Amino acid sequence: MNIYDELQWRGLINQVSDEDKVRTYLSGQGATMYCGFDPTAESLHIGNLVPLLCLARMKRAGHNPIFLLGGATGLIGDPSGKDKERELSRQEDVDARSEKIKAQVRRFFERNTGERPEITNNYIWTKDLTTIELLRDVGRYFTINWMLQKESVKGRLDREDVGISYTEFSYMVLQGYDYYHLFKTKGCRLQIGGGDQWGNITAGCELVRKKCAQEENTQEEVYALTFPLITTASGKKFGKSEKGAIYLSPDLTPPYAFYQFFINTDDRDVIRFLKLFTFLDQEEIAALERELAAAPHLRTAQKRLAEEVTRMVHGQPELDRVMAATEALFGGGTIKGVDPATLRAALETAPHCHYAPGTVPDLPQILLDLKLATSKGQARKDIQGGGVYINGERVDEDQDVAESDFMGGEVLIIRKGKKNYGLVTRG
RNA sequence: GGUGGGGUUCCCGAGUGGCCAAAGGGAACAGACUGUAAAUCUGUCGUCGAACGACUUCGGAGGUUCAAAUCCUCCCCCCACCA
Repeated sequence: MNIYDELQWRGLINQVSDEDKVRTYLSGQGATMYCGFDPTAESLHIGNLVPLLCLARMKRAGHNPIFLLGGATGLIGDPSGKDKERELSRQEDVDARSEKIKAQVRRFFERNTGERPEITNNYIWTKDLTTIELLRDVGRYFTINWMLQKESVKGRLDREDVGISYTEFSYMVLQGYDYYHLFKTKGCRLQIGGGDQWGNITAGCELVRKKCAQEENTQEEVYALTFPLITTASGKKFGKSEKGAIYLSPDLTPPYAFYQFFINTDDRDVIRFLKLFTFLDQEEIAALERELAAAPHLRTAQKRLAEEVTRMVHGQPELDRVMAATEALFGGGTIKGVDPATLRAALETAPHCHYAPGTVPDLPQILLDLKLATSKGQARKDIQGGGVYINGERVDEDQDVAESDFMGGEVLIIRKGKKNYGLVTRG
């Protein structure tokens, strides 16, 4: 199956500049394509999983994917999909984030393709570009009229309360130049990206075409392909949970929380997500779909989705730990029956606090220390509402932590709501 | 630079001197029902406090007043049109 057709089946194709030509481009092997990632945070998040995974799919299909870190564009700020001007990041922050993301991308790619990824950074070729060069050699191929038509710009112009700075307005020029650069140096003819990147990507396509035609008198064509915006059935933006964005870095989102995020996928979304976020083939996904229809309460599809994605991002050993934790906490039976060491291991990534003997505070304070509540008042209300459990048993109002609640004299499990756990140790 | 319109609690957004910790919606959290799902219903949703209550908040700094998110002064920021 042509990788293009596979992408189509998975629902990964939103817009393509030229379907037939892209299919042809991808039909053999050794085609080159790239996707950019701006270092706006210390870590990529699950919204980046689609392009990340797509580049891995390309590698598996025998192509040459390139990861482009936006060391330069990250300093400018992409207006796409943003309804407000954003704060400019400091250079050293962007550099530091770029390094972290680079390491993250490498681990992900090696784990899922067995090969080293090709990673570059647009700062390399952008930093020495002079103003005059930028304006004369790049800027002149963009007309303002055309730029104003772009969704990312129009959205800002139409609004009454915000504008767009020249800085962000120029973003597409830089991104366009990246494409030109990668085309000239790597022969890259396909750029992929999120649905909001269509304008930026096509800006690059235009630039390549015009620049080659005018300066070298050659006719060159490069392509654009975007993924759909991932939506959820409930209409929420995908990738945000109660706790905020779900990051790929275990430091920002514990693997347990990561796994749980996928476990909680809505029935209506799970099959679509299996296609988008895993390497499972048509047959396997069809089987899971049948199981979902026959026995939705078993949530086989959700479990498989969570397993696959967690393994891809965090690796098998981490997945084993996380599944053990899930089994201990949700697998029926009482928590008291599980031995303290297992619990401790299971809740390794859950919030945790430790008190010296005799210094154990009252329950609301513990909830606050565990960050399971935002204030003592809120903690108290949660307790009153019957939402807090010690070792699996609901806490009554005014009840406090007793000596005997510490299993083995040292471990105590607190739960708020159905699935928020915290671990308290003593000694 | 000129003219006009704005900046309210996580977000949107009401509020033009006391009845305002501030309507309404969204998000979020908890409970019920369930399948660690969805939908629905209920409660909570500035901080502290068991509670009467106390304290802090409406771009910033001053001021008027018994009393200010609301009035005045200066400053900062955003938007539109004009130059």
